[in-house]
Amino acid sequence: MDNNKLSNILFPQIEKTPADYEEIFPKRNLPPKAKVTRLGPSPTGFIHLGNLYGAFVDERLAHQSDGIFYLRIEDTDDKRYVEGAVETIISSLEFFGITFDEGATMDGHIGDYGPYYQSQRGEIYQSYIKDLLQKGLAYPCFLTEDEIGEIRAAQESEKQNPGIYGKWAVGRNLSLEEIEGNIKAGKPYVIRLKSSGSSDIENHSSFSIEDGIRGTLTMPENYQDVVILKATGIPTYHMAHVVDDHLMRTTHVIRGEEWLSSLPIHIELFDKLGFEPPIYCHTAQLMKLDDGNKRKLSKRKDPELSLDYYRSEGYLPEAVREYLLTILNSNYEEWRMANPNTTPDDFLFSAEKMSNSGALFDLNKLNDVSKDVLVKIPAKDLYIFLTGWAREFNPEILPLLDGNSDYIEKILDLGRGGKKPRKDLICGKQIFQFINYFFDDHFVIEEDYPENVSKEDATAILTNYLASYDHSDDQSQWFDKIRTIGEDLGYAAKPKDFKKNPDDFKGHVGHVSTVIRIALVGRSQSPDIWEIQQILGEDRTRSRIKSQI
RNA sequence: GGCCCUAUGGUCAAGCGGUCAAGACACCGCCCUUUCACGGCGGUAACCCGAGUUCGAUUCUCGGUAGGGUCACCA
Repeated sequence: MDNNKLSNILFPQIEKTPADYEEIFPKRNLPPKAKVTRLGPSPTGFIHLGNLYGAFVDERLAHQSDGIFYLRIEDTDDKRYVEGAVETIISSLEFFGITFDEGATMDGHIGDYGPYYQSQRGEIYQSYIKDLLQKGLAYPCFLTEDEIGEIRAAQESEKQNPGIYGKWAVGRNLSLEEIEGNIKAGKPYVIRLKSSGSSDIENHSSFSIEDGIRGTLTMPENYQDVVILKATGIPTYHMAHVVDDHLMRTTHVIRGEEWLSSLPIHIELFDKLGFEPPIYCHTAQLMKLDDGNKRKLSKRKDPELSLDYYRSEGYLPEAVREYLLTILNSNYEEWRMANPNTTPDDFLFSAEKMSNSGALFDLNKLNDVSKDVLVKIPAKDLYIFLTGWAREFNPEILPLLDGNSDYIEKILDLGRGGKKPRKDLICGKQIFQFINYFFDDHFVIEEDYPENVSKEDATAILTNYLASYDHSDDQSQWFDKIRTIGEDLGYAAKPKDFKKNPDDFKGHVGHVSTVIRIALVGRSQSPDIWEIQQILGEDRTRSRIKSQI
């Protein structure tokens, strides 16, 4: 077989050689330890928590080492490209503080290693494939879908592994004349890698590779003649990945563990092409508990997988980032406790510290982390965030916020002043529910009075409270009155007294306050009542008590 | 089914041959307190199973088991 002739028949138009591309895309001029990472989403328009999770790793690894983080759009699929998908990807990630140094942008791309859309790199791939053909490391294959189906059926009945390899790889034996004939006849074909791995399943060899997260991995070598160029002339992911990450000089490839099983293919491709493989970091899949079983987060069933979920719930991007960091690196929380006031960027992130078993997504933990994050954010900034969030996701409450900054900021700051600030606030949706009693239209009584307070007592408490109410009382004068009201009705003035002699009292001052609290805010838990009344104003305070009587 | 990855409390997760097996979230209790919180202190709760190596295994090896992934002209 004259490989040269074959390659020219198949790719007459390709003139540039791999050597040319080596010159066009020289090694990057970066500090010795700089890492070059990339995010390679396919433009389906759906970007999820897993993407963000991976993107964080990419971003941290690159920027921590003065390296480069770039965006490459992997659109080799003939599936429909969703309009606006690239914009969605970029803006979603930007919202969470992830920015690219290079690659695809809203309106094209920037950087010297492009183009960054795989669909625009056809000639480059074909040049490498032509080279492989010349070296006898690849071949055209004219097998039809049906023929492949037959092969598979035969393999199944023989209990052989499926695929095109060994004696099944009939395309390997075609003569130049047969190939030319097929092409003249207009038969579609793909290009397959001529794998040198042993197809003898009993004793084919393995190789070891160091994974950046998992350590030493032992895998069987590839023996499949995988497709590297589809009939459409577009390369498969495998080929595109290897050529691009080499040419774009990627040093670290961060991807999900679902890629682990195609690693042998990639390693063989790197080898055949004469490239140095990058360091692979295979991340664990994000999981969810479902009916007692762990399972992969799914697009359909789990709204929390979508990045939009966090945006529409009104989580602050900082909070999500903080949460992701805690599940990404086990030592982050510890570091955070020691460094509460610095930026998370100061944390030294390491791939080795990543867990290699699937982390379960924990909304509880997110909320807890979020509380800690929000407590540090000034009311002014929270207000700005909240209005922005409402404008986009909850326009019906926007009128309550807009132009009302003084009022809202006072509310948000309730109990946050002292040394031990309250941690009430989690996300936009929750914040609004938490403070909605400040708006008459949203104020409802949600809870009943404590069990040990009779209906008559409740009415008496509120009646006396209203009668003695003086809006200008300071906090201690105000509370003394509540104590007196309670004592008159048989409630202990101090919870301790009640605990010591529970039989001597109907309850304690806490129960009395709860009645007032429910009348004022509709529930048993809220910030300090006195402060709430000061914000609510005298008229509303009185009328709410009155209407409860 | 073949191959690969994984396996410590309800969840996340330290550990890397000898520990009373960290810590965080959740839960429970107590304390603080002028109510609700915050905070502080404490508690319940774990090494998947079986062999082997070893004086000694959560840790190493091998088998099971379970969960996950993957077996495309999708990425």
